[in-house]
Formats: sequence, C-alpha cells, structure tokens
Amino acid sequence: MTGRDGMSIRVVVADDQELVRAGFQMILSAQPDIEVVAEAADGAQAVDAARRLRPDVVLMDVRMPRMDGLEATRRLAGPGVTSPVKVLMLTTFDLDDYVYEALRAGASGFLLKDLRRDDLVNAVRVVASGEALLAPSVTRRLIGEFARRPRPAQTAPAGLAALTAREREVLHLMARGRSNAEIAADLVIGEQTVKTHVSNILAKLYLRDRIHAVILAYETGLIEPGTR
Amino acid sequence: MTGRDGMSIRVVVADDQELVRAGFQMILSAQPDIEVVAEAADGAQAVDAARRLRPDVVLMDVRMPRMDGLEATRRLAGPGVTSPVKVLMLTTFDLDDYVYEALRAGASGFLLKDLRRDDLVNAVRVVASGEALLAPSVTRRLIGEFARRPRPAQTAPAGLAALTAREREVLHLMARGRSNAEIAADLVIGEQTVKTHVSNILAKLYLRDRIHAVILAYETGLIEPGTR
DNA sequence: CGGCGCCTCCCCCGTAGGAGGGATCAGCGG
DNA sequence: CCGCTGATCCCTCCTACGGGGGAGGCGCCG
Repeated sequence: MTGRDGMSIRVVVADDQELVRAGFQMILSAQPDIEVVAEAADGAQAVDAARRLRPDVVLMDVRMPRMDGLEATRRLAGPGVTSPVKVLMLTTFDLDDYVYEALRAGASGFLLKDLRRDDLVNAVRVVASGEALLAPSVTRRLIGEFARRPRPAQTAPAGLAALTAREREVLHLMARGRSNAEIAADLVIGEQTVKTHVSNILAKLYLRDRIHAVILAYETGLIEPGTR
Repeated sequence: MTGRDGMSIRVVVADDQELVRAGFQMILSAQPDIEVVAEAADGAQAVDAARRLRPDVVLMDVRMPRMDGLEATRRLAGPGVTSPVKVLMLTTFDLDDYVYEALRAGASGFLLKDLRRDDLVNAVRVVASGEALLAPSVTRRLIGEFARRPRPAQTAPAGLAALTAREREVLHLMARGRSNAEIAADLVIGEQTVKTHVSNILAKLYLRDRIHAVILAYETGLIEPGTR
C-alpha cells in the first residue's frame, strides 16, 4: 500500500531513551530504502506523530512514560481503528504479558532489543510489506499457546452431522440460553415442536439435558466465547 | 540439550522429491556446524529415521506419499510424545489448514520453500536451539488468529468477585454439567445446601437459571473449551 | 405411488430445578 | 460481646424440562 515502488519506507521511532532512539535512527537511516521521519519519547507523542505523518512502520518501545507502547499501539492499530498504522514492538524483556497484550493491541511484530542490526532492518521491511514477524522465543510461546487449545470448528461436526438443519438451529438457540418458549417465539413455531426438537437433539447426541447440550456447543466450537 | 557445545546440529531431511532433498542437503552440509544424518522420502521413513537417529531437527515436507508430514510430525512431536524431536515444516503453498495443523502437530517452525538459503540455515539453527520461527505471512495470520479471540481469564472476575469461594466451587461444577445432587455428592454436602448456593450464585450474577451460569462460565473464561 | 425423513403439533406425567421462606452454627472483626 | 458473613440444612410451591407416546402434512426418491 505504501512504502514500496521505489519509495522509501517511512519510519517513526518511539522510545523514551534518547540513546536508543539515536541508535535505531542511525541503523535505519543508513539503509537506502528506509527513512526515519520522526522520533517520539513517549506513547502520546508516538500516536501524535504517527497520525500526522502516516508512516509505514512505527518502532514502538513497550515501556514509556505518560502512555506506554501498548496503549499507543492500541490507538494506532487496535481493533476498531479505521486506518491502522503498522507497529513493530520492541522490548528489553520478553515478558509474556507484554507479548500477548501487544499482539492483541494490533502489533505486527514483537522483537527483543538484543537483536542484530540486520535483523532490525529486515524486520522493518517485513512489517512494512504487510507481513509480520516475532522474536524466536516469542514465536515459540505463541505456537505453544496456539497449539494448547484444541481446534475449534473442525471437530464440531462430530456427532452434529446427525442433526437436521432445524435441529442445529434449535441447538444454537439452546446454547445461547434461550428457553423452549423463547426458541418457539424466535422460530415462530409451537413450543411443543421445540420440545420435540430438543428431545431429538438430546437423543442423537446422547446428552442428559440441555445443559450438556450447551456445554457441547462450546466444547466443539459450535459456539465460540465472545460471539455473543 | 543437543546439537550445541561445539557439536554439530544433526538434521534429517524428509521430502518426496529427490531433487529437493539434494538441494537442502547441499545447502546444509555446506555449513560447518550442520550435518545431514539421513534423508527420507515419505513420512514413515522420516519417523523411522528420526526415532533411530534422534536428530536435532527434522526438515519435513508437508505433502508426501504414504504418510504426510503432518502425521509424521504428530508422531515425532505431537502431544503425548515422550521425547519429541523438533520438526521444521516446509511447504510450497502456505495454506491455512496446513499451518494450523502443523503447529498443532507440534512443529517448531513453518516455512515456505521459496526462502533464501541463509534463512533456511538460520531457521535450522533457531529450531535446534529450542526456539521457533515462522514465515512472515504465517506469522501474520497466526497473530491475527490469536488476536481475534478475546483475552480469556482476565475479564473473568467481572461479577465473579462477588461470589464466595464455595460458590465459585459450585459454579465450576455447575459449568461442568453436574446436577445439584451430583454437586452435593462431589462436595460431600446436602443437596439442599447446593440449591442454596446455586440460588445465591444466580442472584449475585443476575442470572435466570443454571444454564445461563454455564454460558457465563464459558464466556468469561472461567471455563475454557478443551479443559474438560 | 408408497415409503421415508423432516417438520409440525398435541397429551400425559414425573422430576429436577429454582423462588421464597426460615433455621443453626462457626469464625471474624469491631 | 455483638453483629455480620458464610456454610450448612430444612420446608413448600411452581414451572420448565424431558420421556413416551401419537399424529398429520409435505417433499423426495426409488
């Protein structure tokens, strides 16, 4: 979208330590295709500069006075932001909390400051191109976190396949906590009919009661938390 | 654990195309600290070789005859494997399904075959060291996937804080689908007592019935799918 | 065309679950 | 010492649920 086609990659460097900013600035400016267009000493300045200058990448430190990098990232790339700016997060310590928060905040990358200069330059290029990258240790933990939770949707059609379309519909509403009467109202059918469907569902899935149906809906990924 | 301290990194290359194996073999063997100890033409051979030779890393192609790389990875690094072997997955096309399956199968990395030789060598070293890495496009999607789902635990203590320890205990069992009588048996108290607790829980959380309590448990992250 | 699957509706009936009372007792902090 | 909270137990009443039937209409397919 930006920063390619011969044009240089425009970068904003945000870090509260002047020395660190100077270092990044020097490394990046030495590249023919990278241009540091602004520096920021705290999150507020970073947000301000990024909104004004619309850089291709913001190099963002996690810990900063006034507004930290997490909050700044949220404002620049978080969910709900209309035209997000890409953020590459940097930190000295790779604490889990920071990483997860950063990624949820919308960061396109998370690196430790002990990286080699080639890697930093490469990272900026990768992020500018719309891709993402993480420090190896972070990658490992993210993979672990990801693999830890069982596949959601895929396994759903376990016994669910045995249900008719209407039954699945009823199951969905059941899983949302609707009573038989409410389901009947929702589907514009009689409550007796709903009861029949419910009974058939429970029988087909070998469930004791609707509560177990709700549990099954969540466990199989039929319903995902936060989808309410 | 292995492959360091001056000893070379021992690698098994698994790919059904002879030319690809030869290419990887050549690139890796050119490194002073890397040694290709075996080649495999399918998943079964890869598993066999890896179990026999205990290499530091297995370079594994996704698509292979007889047994594909995913299944082979599961057997070498999947959940439940006692002494896992590190697997670096390689593919020509970065299909979502492959990636997610590979990571769940226990792979320590996932790269596209269009990578530069330096990156391949670097990847082998990273994986051998116990860390992980992904192709940038894969990283982007993984982050997206991760950020998509709202933070689980954190938000839990929303109204839950109002509950007493005992009530939380009852709520947990309720969320597991236990009936009042079963909960009573579990906690070695009278069923009447359980009913009282349940009533208090519902009142405190402004819930209509135990079904909504189950839903709330999942939605707040009190219970996580797959934790059964 | 006759079945079969699906959706629809109905009745009866037993029970688990929840509302709304009230009660005792141990522990804790003022 | 008193008051409060939490945990325990008991009662009654009512309803939503769920099991076990039966039954009619519709569309599809052999």
